[in-house]
Amino acid sequence: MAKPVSVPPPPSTLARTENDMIEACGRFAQSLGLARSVGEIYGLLYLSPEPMNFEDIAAALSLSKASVSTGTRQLMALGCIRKVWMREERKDYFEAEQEISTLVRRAYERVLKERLKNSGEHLAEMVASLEADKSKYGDEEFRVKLHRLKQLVKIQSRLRKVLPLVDKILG
Amino acid sequence: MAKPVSVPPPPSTLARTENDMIEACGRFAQSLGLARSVGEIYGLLYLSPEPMNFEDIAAALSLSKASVSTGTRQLMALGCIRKVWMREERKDYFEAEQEISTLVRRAYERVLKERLKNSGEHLAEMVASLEADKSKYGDEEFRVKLHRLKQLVKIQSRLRKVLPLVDKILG
DNA sequence: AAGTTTGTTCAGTTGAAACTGAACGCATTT
DNA sequence: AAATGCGTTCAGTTTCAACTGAACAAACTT
Repeated sequence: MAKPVSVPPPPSTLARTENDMIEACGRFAQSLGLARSVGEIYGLLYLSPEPMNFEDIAAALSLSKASVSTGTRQLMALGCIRKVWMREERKDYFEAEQEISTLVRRAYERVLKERLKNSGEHLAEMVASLEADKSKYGDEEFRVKLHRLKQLVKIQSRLRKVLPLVDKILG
Repeated sequence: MAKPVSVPPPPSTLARTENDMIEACGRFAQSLGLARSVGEIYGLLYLSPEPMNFEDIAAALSLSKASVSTGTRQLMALGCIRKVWMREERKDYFEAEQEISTLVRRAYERVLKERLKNSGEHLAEMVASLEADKSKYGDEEFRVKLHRLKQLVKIQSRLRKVLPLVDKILG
């Protein structure tokens, strides 16, 4: 009768604490535009007193080697984890960067500053193209659009002022 | 010979300025965890000097009525747009809330505060369950995990302090 | 009251990103 | 140099949310 089971959670030999941490980090990663599994790997490593290798990670999160490979690579590129060489061992071991405040600041910079920069550039382009196409718009229409774009520029510069402040407090 | 064309961008009778705005808002919406189309609708309305109805919106963005319906509903719930009643007209017209600074603040509150609250709750849970399962861990292991969770709690409270500050500056 | 016009809801489709298995490459060991 | 152990890469599958078409409901017109 045994129906083919579809393993709802991982085989989960993990304690509640670890599970919560992994889940929370997974969601956080998603909110940063990363894959959930990337966050999960970090969460697992963050609470692990010992460095972990591919097999351990894959087993704990029921991921494939491939996913662990790409996940760890991303995390290394972001400076969130690092490789640890264990004597007499050929496997790669990883441990989490523990200075979380650094990581959080980096994450926020990556996301917010990038976004500010992009939107700044786009705004400039929009104003430019609006003025270039001025003749295609009615007089009133042009005035309205320009005014609205200018509003956005204002907010932009206000946001710019906030950023370094946050930086300071978190640093 | 006419190959079935797959309409790359919308039929786009839109000017460059509008297109840029729509695109930028679409991406911004995604970064807030909303559907891209929701942001696009807002962007379109923000630059429109006149309120627009379903048909106009759907045509301009090449969306279905259904998407426009759900999109406008979400935007209304967020207070980003409002219905406008046009005399002698049965259709619903929409216009963008123009006080953008209010909206940006609201958006940031919705996302960040929610996230802070959740992570705060989870952290508390984690600490609790860790202490409940203390006996299952080795002595050193317990100590390490507890210490690391405490680090997170610290950062949390620092972030909490930043929020009202940002509020002030944007307000 | 039959027929429009307009907006909502819902089941199904689609598309993109994440994940996987399998093949591969590079070391190290025998 | 064959064999084994590890990590990476890639083509194919899975998954999940957004979008759509079509049926529906409500309000208005004839």
